[in-house]
Amino acid sequence: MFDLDTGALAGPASQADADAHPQHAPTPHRLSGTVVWLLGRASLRGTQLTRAKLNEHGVGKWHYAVLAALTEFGAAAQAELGRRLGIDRSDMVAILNVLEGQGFVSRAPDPDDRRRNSVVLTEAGAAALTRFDRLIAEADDALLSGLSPAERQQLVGLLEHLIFPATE
Amino acid sequence: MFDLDTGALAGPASQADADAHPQHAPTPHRLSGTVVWLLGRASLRGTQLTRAKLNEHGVGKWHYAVLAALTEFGAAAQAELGRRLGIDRSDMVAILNVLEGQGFVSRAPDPDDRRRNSVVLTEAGAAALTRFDRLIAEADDALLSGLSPAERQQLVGLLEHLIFPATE
DNA sequence: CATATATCAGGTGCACTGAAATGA
DNA sequence: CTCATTTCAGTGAACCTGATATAT
Repeated sequence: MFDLDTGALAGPASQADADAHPQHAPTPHRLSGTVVWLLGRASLRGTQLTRAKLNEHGVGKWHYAVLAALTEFGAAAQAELGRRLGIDRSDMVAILNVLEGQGFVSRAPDPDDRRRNSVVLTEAGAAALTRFDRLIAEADDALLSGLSPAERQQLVGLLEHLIFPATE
Repeated sequence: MFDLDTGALAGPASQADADAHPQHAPTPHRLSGTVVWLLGRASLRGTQLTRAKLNEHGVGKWHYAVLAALTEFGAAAQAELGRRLGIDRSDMVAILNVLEGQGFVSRAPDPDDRRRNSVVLTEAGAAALTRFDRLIAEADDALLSGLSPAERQQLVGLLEHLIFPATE
């Protein structure tokens, strides 16, 4: 039947000789062989690195994403921002509250459609984005430290292909 | 919703037909150019696919991971399982409560070290794992549907290299 | 004494849902 | 009335920390 290993590591109660950490047990092949698990591990590492950097500046990854979208595509309504970045309408409210509180964006009702809030990047927001860009690049670099430049490029291409299937 | 997908596949219909800037910009380059963001998107898609399948059977990804570890490496204490899988000791309790409630594992104090719970896979657990294996494979396949077999292999290799820097 | 294990009690970020109020 | 936008209230899985009781 299923073996009751009584310890799996060593035999009878001899753990006191912790002199050499036997490198952590390997990962089950059922996990390490699937892309979903590998992506989850890699993504977790990435978010940890990114969060560690951004948290010191009082923002998270979504705040960075919003600033980036506003810089690259100009002012937009909240719903439009959410659609573009994949942020839920409900979370967008809280994200913009923080950004507005820090003076990085301003919300003003759109005169053409007063349901909408036109979210505009401020000068302070643009300056902050410039600072954050470096942090993100550092996190990305730390995450990819084990890969050669060619491998990094390969990885980016594969992930883009995976996320945007139809785009050439 | 379409939070996870391209974000602009069908669009909200006639809303944006009168836009002054026809150039549609799916994702800010600051995001799509970084690996951390790409990994986050891909991982989210993967977890959604996986969760959708596993939820119908009343389990999550961690429950699957525990069953996989028990099958491949035999019975183990909770702390050992957590170390191997990257699950926090605190979450492991809740995960095993579910698995034990479903009869997939059993917890019994280790006679050699009575601090430990020896977690053992039951026959029902082994049978469940066999079912879950197919679901995970399906989710993985759906996630990778846009990649060729060669590209999939490439991606797996790169991710393994990224997660386990010192490949032994 | 110190260490390890299992458990409980939280906190946080994030994905997500439902419903309300407002306006097109 | 129908639909879109913003906001609020709340759920749930994951990640994480601290503290406690028990055993080594």
